[in-house]
Amino acid sequence: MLDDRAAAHDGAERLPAALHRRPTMADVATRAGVSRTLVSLIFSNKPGASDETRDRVLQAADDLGYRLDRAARMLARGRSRTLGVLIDVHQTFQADLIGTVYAEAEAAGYEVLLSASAPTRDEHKAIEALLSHRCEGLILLGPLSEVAYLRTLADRAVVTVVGRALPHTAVDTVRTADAKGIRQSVDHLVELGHREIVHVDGGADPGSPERRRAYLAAMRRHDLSDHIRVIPGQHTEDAGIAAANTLLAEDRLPTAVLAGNDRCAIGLMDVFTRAHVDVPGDISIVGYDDSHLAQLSRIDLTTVRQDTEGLARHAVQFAIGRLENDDLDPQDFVIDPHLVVRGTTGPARS
Amino acid sequence: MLDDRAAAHDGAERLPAALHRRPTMADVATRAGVSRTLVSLIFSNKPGASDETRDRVLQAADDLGYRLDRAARMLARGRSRTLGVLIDVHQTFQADLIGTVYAEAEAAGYEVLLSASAPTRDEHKAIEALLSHRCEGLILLGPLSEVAYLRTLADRAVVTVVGRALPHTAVDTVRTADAKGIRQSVDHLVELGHREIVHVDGGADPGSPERRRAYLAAMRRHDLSDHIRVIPGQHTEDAGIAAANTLLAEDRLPTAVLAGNDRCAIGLMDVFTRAHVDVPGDISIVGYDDSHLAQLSRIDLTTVRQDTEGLARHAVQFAIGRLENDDLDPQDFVIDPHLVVRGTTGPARS
DNA sequence: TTGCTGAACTGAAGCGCTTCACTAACGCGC
DNA sequence: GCGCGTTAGTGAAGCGCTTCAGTTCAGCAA
Repeated sequence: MLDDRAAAHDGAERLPAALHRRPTMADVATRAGVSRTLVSLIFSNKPGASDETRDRVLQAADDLGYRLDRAARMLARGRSRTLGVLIDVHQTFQADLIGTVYAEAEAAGYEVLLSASAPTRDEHKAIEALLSHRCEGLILLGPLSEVAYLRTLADRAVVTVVGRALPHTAVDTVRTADAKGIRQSVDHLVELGHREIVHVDGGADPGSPERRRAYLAAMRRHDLSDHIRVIPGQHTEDAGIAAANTLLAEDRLPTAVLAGNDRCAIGLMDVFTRAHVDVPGDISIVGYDDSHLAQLSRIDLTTVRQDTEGLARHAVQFAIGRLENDDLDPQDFVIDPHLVVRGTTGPARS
Repeated sequence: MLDDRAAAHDGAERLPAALHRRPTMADVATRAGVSRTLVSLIFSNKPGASDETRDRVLQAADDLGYRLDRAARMLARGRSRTLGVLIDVHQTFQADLIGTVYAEAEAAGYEVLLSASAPTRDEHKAIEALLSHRCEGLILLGPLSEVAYLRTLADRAVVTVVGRALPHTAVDTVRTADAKGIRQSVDHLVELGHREIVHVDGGADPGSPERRRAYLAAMRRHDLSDHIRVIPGQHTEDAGIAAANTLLAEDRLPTAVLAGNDRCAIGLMDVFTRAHVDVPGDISIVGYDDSHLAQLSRIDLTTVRQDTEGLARHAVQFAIGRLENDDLDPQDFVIDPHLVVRGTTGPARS
């Protein structure tokens, strides 16, 4: 009978790949000469099988190319132990988080499902897909949806939002103390003698309102209310370019610009460099995120580093924590950022 | 005697979100006064229910906040109608593809599952996860795995690889005619009078070997064998920076550089610009990918545009095609790229 | 001997869905 | 009246797994 199986395997499994009945636990059990139950135990790493049997079963599974069927497991368990992650694949900052999310979830025995929002696929749809896959926890990276909608999600899953504050909701939030990051930046610039510090903001992008408020507060704290100036922008290179062009068209440049994020800062720098405005000689620039580009030796951007690993780790831990312990209260966890001084800031020109 | 917590609870779905039994088809059926079977039919958009009943059932589902359980459906159907996509979230080029993948798959009635590879999570693992979720089709974006492994995958699912040629395997491949793109670039530079054209290659990154070969061939075709020079690199900004520094350290610059991709080109440009080497006055630069950054008005990079939409669309269509029609032969589909001439190329300096 | 324990293992129910085989009711041609 | 086709609907089996509630048996104390 081994022969039968082997022959069927060999002959039939060539081309029409997908439609072949894949081996099930029952097949493994038969081959190993044990019950399905025992195979199940073994694949769940539970006690109750002798080492010898365990090896035999694993060997049989391997021979057959057996793979556990998550759908069936999920159904049978009633629990999916799955975290769904909403991500905007074009935001490199979010991409930085997901490596840690995977690692952390796996360590806790949870699966991770990714769902991307994109121009052709709105956030709503991406989130519904996760729910449909029975994700018990939702980790939403920089979600743009209305608060009301996010609130309703909390009825269907444990929700953790990264990078956005959501007061008065049943969701956990994990974010950077943007206010502190901005304050550090302003302090740094002021120490270097800057007074005319312009902020190019990020419009409605995640984190932007907080950063804008922090800029206003920090300027006031330094008695620089008269020099406050916010240029409306976005978290994109284009916004930085537009802002730089606006500034260049004027009589006199400010001595420093606080960009909404690194991408915006890079747009600014590009325009200035090409216009032979020296950075930081003529103008200092500070970014936000410490993205990969900022670290490049020739860009060498002074920027605010968010603790991506910490954000991701805590997001996962909060989600799992609330799944395993129902009566935890939702938290708003704030991680301090850290100003990374590089080459784009220097003494104010006199 | 009700405290706050109990009060919150009695709104039924407040705090202990995840553990609530979610409504099933049976609940919907009961509420609508029909059989489970009929509800199932309705949710699959199959005929057999009167419009009136259909409305009533949908209303009941809505009232209960019912959501279909994909795991159960998958199990029952035996087919998942799901495509698994392997993506490296840090490659923006891949991110560009996934919007189209979602749209195209959805139009054909397929689900999409994303699995990311990351420094902490190797490709292998990412692919196994997809298989475990019973993906029938695997769309691998720029996979780095060994051919032998990819070959074995073809036994377990319909495999489509994007951006890499895999001759003699049962997998579909969809890729850009890199040779053509490079040839166009070289032709363009030669027309502008360039002869000393250096290529900074992409090492083992996807597409790189083809591009390197194409560069060699194109140079020979123009009788420029003597000027052939390949600087080993990668598809990163750092590689461009390193290459630029190498060149600057020499007596005499070439008149043009063909970068392995846009990121590399941007690294090159950054160094040159800061060294007051004028682009394109002193040196012309060509990239590859037409990434977002290339299009920025101030970067304005001459580059080769890959048809991301076409790549993604065909990848999905091949996968689905082979799923629905078992005896289709695997294809190697090659899409022509398109040189986008922008501001970083000009006449060779004399 | 009996009774008990723990380790190793099994049988069967059931997770939420789809689908096959079937029924009831109705209209229609003759 | 009959047969027949259609539409609207139902019941039950079963997808691959987990898990509850056992069963079997070796070892051991009394």
